[in-house]
Amino acid sequence: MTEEQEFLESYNPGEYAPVAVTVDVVALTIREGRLHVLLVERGGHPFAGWRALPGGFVQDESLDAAALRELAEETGLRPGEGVLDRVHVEQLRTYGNPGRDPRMRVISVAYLAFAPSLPDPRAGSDAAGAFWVPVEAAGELAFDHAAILADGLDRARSKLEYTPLATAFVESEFTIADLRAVYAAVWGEELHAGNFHRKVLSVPGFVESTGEIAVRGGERGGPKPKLYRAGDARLLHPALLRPAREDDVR
Amino acid sequence: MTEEQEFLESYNPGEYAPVAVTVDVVALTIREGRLHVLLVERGGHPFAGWRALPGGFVQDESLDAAALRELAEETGLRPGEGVLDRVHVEQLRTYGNPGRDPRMRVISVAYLAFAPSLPDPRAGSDAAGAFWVPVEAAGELAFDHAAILADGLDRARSKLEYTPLATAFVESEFTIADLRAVYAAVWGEELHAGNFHRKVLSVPGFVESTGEIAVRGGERGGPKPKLYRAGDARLLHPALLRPAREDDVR
DNA sequence: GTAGCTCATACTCACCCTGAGCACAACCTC
DNA sequence: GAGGTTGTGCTCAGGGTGAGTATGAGCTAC
Repeated sequence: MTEEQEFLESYNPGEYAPVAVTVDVVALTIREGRLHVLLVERGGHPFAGWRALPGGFVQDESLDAAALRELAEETGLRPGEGVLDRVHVEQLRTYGNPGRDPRMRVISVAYLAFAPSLPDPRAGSDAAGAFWVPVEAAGELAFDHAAILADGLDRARSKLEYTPLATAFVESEFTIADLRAVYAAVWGEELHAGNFHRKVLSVPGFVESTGEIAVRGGERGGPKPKLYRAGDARLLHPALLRPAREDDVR
Repeated sequence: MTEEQEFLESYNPGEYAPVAVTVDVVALTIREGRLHVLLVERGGHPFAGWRALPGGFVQDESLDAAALRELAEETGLRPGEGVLDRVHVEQLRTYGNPGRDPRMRVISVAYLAFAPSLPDPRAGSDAAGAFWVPVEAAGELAFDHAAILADGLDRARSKLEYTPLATAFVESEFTIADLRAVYAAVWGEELHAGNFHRKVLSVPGFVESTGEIAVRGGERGGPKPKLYRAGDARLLHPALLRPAREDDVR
């Protein structure tokens, strides 16, 4: 008897049922001012033809590495090309209700990824079936993926409040207005430009000036804005709290 | 070929390696004004004789149910006795680095539990090996359990800020001072009694008055305080922010 | 019983942050 | 060039916070 069998049977004699572990990724980006999520169309059963979050089996790698690998595969981006380095990836939550996959017990470790506007997945690649969809238009998803997406959106909305996460959605040099557009897209509400400006500059380590100025103003007018890059803070103190909503509380 | 084998091999042909899924529980309580964590002493290899977080295999049940079951087994408490109903349990994070268990690939879904002061695990039961330890005295733990505990403490500290979680650490009727003692124990710092009092009563839904008064004052004097029970808020607005610490930011 | 310390609760005051509105000049499109 | 748009800065009122003080009820020790 191998040490492994001994291990399993000593804990749970005779009852051991096989389990599969997967990662599913809620990849978010902002395109044309709207929050988008990366979805794939399922080929095989069950839920053939349904949309689903990209994901797959965990191989001999860390969970974080599995999430990054899946993201790279589905977007057609290659690690080391620079684009993926700017993607923020974090673990979201693990979903493992019996029956969430009709075939067998599947434990799915969900990840959340935030990226600056990424290109459309290349049609020729193995990422052919993936596409960006505005989050409001995600519709019904396979398995419990709609719940996972909802949890991911909640997490994203609240992490904007107390972390500099918004900088992960913009290019490496950005304007305060770019940052404000991220908050507006994720929170779904406009922010007061003057107050936002004051707040962002007053939080230590949120952004730092590059000293440069954009080559042109906004598409519909306005002065050439100053450029910033992400600062070194990992938490925002004091936080940038979103206005209280009634249904947040109870 | 079963549907299950087909499923596995279609995704990951020939590479499928067995995986075990466990839950580990960071159970916290407050005893004598200090934050304690529930630990067990391991019998078998590896890490025989080391302390570890209580945990075990996930059976045919939800992950949440597995965590509650493990907690009940290790504390010797029986579900339905009322005590366990007041325990707050939430998922913390999933740990799955290859090599974290030398025997095989083990994915551990960690849970965080908060309870009012619980009795010592009964010596005669199957919970014989479990005991409460002040968190500062946890010392080295088996596997990556020290990191899990640290993550759990971080989560607990920050959840006190924006949720009424502190009420899960006290009896169903409590005084403002009881609540303040929870914050002091978890955050490791004293709070200004007057300001805390004002703040707790001003946050809608945090606590509600029972109209009663405690039968006696504090152990060392002072008036008989009013009694409160938990309100119906699930989030604190505005939050009860802990004083900024330098090392929080970066 | 009483002295002396402890505590729950309340009040005050200065300060900071926020939301809201206004100002202005630079900038775009037409 | 006209007219609308926008980045940036300012002001002002209101609310929340940290720190201090006050008061009287309540405990333990003697």
